Order: sequence, then C-alpha cells, then structure tokens
Amino acid sequence: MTRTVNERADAVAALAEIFREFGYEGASLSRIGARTGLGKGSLYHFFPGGKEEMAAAVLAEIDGWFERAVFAPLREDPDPAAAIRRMFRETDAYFRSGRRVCLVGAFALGDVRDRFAARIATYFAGWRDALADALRRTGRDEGAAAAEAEHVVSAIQGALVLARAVDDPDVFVRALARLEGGLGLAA
Amino acid sequence: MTRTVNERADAVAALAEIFREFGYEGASLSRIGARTGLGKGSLYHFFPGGKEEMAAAVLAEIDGWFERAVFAPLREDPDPAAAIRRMFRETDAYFRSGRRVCLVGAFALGDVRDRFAARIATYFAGWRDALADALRRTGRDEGAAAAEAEHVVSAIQGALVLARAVDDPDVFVRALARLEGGLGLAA
DNA sequence: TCGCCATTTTACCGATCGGTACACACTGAT
DNA sequence: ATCAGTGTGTACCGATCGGTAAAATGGCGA
Repeated sequence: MTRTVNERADAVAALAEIFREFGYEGASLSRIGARTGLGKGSLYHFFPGGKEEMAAAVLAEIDGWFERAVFAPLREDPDPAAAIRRMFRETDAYFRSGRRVCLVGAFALGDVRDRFAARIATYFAGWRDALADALRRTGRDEGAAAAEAEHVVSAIQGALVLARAVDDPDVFVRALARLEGGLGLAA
Repeated sequence: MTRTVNERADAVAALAEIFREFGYEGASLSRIGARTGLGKGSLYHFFPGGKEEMAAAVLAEIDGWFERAVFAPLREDPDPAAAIRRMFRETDAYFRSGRRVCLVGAFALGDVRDRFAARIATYFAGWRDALADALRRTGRDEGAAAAEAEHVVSAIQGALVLARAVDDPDVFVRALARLEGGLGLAA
C-alpha cells in the first residue's frame, strides 16, 4: 500500500526528467519503460490514462512543489522581501542554475499546450500573482507590483530559453541576479 | 526553373507555420503533405534530406529574415537608437503581437535542440551581439551594453512563453513597451 | 517530333507509436 | 489453504511514423 504510493512517486520523478529531456511526443513509452524500469503493465497500472495522465501527474507535482516552496511563502510570509529573496534562491536551485529546463514553459511553447492549457496557465498565473502580492506588500502600488511581477516571471522563463539556446547556464544566473537587484529589496 | 525556386520558398513558408504549430516531432509528413499540398515525392524532391532538411531550411529562412530586418540595422545603422526602435517594431510585427511563437526558442527548449544547436545558438547570439553593438554606440560601455542586450533578448523570449502560457498576447506587447522604455532612448 | 528533366503520384517498406489483454507472481488477511 | 488485491511481464493490436522506389506526367528546348 505504502509501497504503491512510493513507487508511483518515484515514477513521477523519473517521468519529469524524461519529459524534460524529450518533450511530450519524444517521451515514448519504450523510453519511459527503459528509464523507469517499469514495463507497460506497471505503467498503465499506475497511470490508467496512459501518457497523458503521466504528464498530468508530472505537471501536478511541479505545480505542487512551487506552490509549497515559492508561491505560498510569497503570499503569506510576513516579510515579503525575504520571501522574494527565497523565491530567487529556490528558483536557482530548482533549475539547477540554468542547466534544467522549465517543463511547463516547454509545454507552453509546444503542440501540447492545448492539452494542458489549464494547468500551464494556473502555474504561471499563480507565480505572477503570488509575486505581485509580495511586491505590493513591500510598498508598491497595485499596478506597479503587477507589472514588475509579470516582468520578472517572464524574464526568468526567457533566461532559461536563452541559457539553453546558447548553451551557457551563466545566462540564467546573471538574469536572476539582475532581476533580484532590480527590485531593490532591503537586505 | 524559377517555378522551382518559388514552390520551394512557398513550401518553406508553410513548413514554418507547421513546425511552429506542432513542433518538430508533431509535424508529421502526412500533416506537412496535407498543409502544403505536396506529396511525399515532391517534398523529398525539394528536401532530399527529409524532415531534418525541411526544418533546417525553415531555421535558415528565419535567421536570414532577422539578419536582414533586424540584426544588420542594429550593427550598421548610423543612428543606433533608431535601429533599436526599429527592432522593437519589427519584433512586434513578426511575432504578431504575441500571437506567434518563436520557433527557434521552441526548438531550443525541446528535444531537437541538439540537432540544430549550432543554428539556434547563432540566432540568439547574433541577436544579442547586434543589440549590444547598437547599445554601445548609444554611449554605453561594453559591459553595460552586453548585459542589457542579453536581458532584452531573453525577456522578449520569456514574454512569448508567458503570453502563450496564460493565453494573453498583451503580455508580450506590455513587455516590449517596458523593455523599450527601460532603455531610455532619445525619441 | 522527340527526348530530356523537373515534378508528381502511388504503392510500399520496416520500425515504432500508444494502447490493450491477459496470464502470472507476490503479499497479507482470513 | 485460500482468496482478493496489487503489481508485473509479454504478446499483440491497428495506426502511423519517416523514408524509398519507380512509374507516370507535363512542359520546354533542340
């Protein structure tokens, strides 16, 4: 019983890496089977909905992680500046300083956007709105906070694209530093 | 003879839209055939290298267009501020105010990055370096120009991702306005 | 009129795709 | 000992994948 839960969670972690590396279409069941060590029987036992359910589970897990580690603190931490600094720290760690792709962003650009449109939209909207909330609580007015939050979130995504495009993870690190510095948070 | 060239050019334009819409793997030969009106025989006549050559041709065409319409002016226009303003105008038009995806960026995030790594890298590096050159000629020192150029290019990419993710093209329009305004170019 | 050459049509290839069916193994409770 | 329920391995399905081969078509110059 517990074993079931753990195996499925392990599978989701492995699936995340596979989808990140090969995209949705490129992540064939044979590749998934090879990487997870699970045969089709097991995979369809854990994910009766097939590949689509596997990808949905991965997106849900990512969304959940960000909600817990980033979004919620942005909304609830009594010290919004600290929560924002934490956001940059966690973001750098999660994306491995630019060596890791944002799966949600990759899905948003690809042909599978429509299939997972709702989840993709709430992920990005959640990030943007949580950051806007924190920025507003640092003293900015509503409009400025929203504009700045939108800019930071999209710039982070763009930095991931550019870092991978020119094969230079430092692009991402530099972008994070610039964005964080540009917010002028009290140390 | 001329007809040949024209038909191939037409095919490349159609191919660009298909790859944009479905990604590399999603752009099956049957879909390509249906959309271009060309059978496999014709496709392989124009692109003996198959799908890979089709995608390469599309990337080359995109690269060529940006080089002509954006990068070269950035590097050569005696009025660098005007060239930068032109860049924003052309960028907005090319990406249909956020309704169109950047194919190069999508490839960079996907599993086909390795296959087209060189062309992807030169596209983005070309953009960044041309913009840095123009910024330097507006009076910035080398380092500041490079940093700002890198930021603008990646922020544009990110805005395309976010705009598509939340299904709101205005995100892209807002981002362009903010970036252009942030450069403080003389009107 | 002929033949050349670009282009297209059509049929076909083996491989792989996502998905299904089902028999089998293991485990823990009764 | 039996049984239900949780997993797993394997064979198979039709569809589609990217790609090939070769015959038919069509226009254009000699």
